[in-house]
Amino acid sequence: MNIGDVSRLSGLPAKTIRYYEDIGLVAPQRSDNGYRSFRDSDLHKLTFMGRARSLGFTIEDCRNLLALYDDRERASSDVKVIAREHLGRIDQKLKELQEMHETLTHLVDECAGDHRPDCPILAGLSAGADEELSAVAS
Amino acid sequence: MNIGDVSRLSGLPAKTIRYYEDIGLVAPQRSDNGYRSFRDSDLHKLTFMGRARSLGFTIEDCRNLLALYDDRERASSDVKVIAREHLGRIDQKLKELQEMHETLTHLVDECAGDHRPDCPILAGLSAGADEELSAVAS
DNA sequence: ATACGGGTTCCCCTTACAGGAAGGTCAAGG
DNA sequence: CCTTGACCTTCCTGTAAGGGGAACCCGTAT
Repeated sequence: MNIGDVSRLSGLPAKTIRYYEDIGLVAPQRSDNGYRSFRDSDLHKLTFMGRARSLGFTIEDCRNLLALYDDRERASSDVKVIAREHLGRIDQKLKELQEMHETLTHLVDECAGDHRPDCPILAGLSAGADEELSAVAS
Repeated sequence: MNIGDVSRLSGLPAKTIRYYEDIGLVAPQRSDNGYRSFRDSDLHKLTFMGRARSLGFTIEDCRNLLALYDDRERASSDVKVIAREHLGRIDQKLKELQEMHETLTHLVDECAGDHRPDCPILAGLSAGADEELSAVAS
C-alpha cells in the first residue's frame, strides 16, 4: 500500500503518517521508486493511533500503548494504568471547562447585549485589579 | 512598578508579561536603567488578561476584548458576541471530552487489570482495522 | 509531448509561552 | 571597596502535533 491508501483506510492525513514515521512510530518499507510501502501491520498501528489520539491520548501515551500492544506478554494492568491516568486528566479538564462554562454563562446572561456600553462581562473580567492595588497600598 | 511587582499582583509570570509586551498587548514605560515601568492601567490590563485567559479566551479574543474594554463607546453587544462564540467553543469541547470520558470509562471498566495479557482497552483501540481492510479486499 | 494525480524531501508556521545563557543594576553587608 | 544576591535585560531555543507550500520525481492516459 502507498501512503494514499493507508491515509484513506486509517483516516489519517498523509502528513500525519509521515510525521509518525519521523518520530519512529511506524517504519514502513520503501519501494524501488522511493515510495513508502505499508504492510497491514502498519495500517493496524496507524488505525490504532488514530483511535487513541481521538480519545485524547498524547503521542507519548500512544507510543507506550503501541509498545504494550506489540508485547504479547504484557499484563493488562500496565495498559489500565495508562488509561486511568489519562482518564484522570480528562476529569480534570472537564472540571475546568465546566467552571469556565458556568462563569461565562453567568456573565453572558447578565449582559444586556444592546447598544449601551455597560457590560457586566468586561466588568467581571476586570474585577479584582483595584482591590489588589489598594491592598498593597494599605 | 517593576515587572516583579505586576507579576505578583496580576499573578502572571514575568515571562508572560514580557511576551504580552512583545505582541503589543501592553506598552509599559521604561525607566532610566532600562527596566520596564508599569502604571496602574497596565496592571489592570494584565489582570484582565489573566482572567480572560483563565476562562480560555485566546490571545486574539483578549486583544479584541481589551480594545472593547478601552473603548468607552462600544456597545455591550459587541462584547457579548465574542463571549458567546467562546461559550460555543467551550460547549463543543465539553461534548468531546464527555464522549472521550464515556468511551474510556467503558474500556477501563472492562479491563481486568491483572497479570493476564487480555486487554479490552487495546482491543477497543485497535477495533476496525481488519474490517476496513477486508472491505477493501472484497 | 504533456497533463495530471500520485509520491518525495525540505523548510517555515502555528499557540502561548517556558527554560536558560550571558550580562547589566541595585541595595545590603563585611 | 568589593562581593553577594535578588532583580532586571535581551536573545535563542524548544515545546505538541502536525499544516502549508515549494520544488521536484514517477507513472500512466491522452
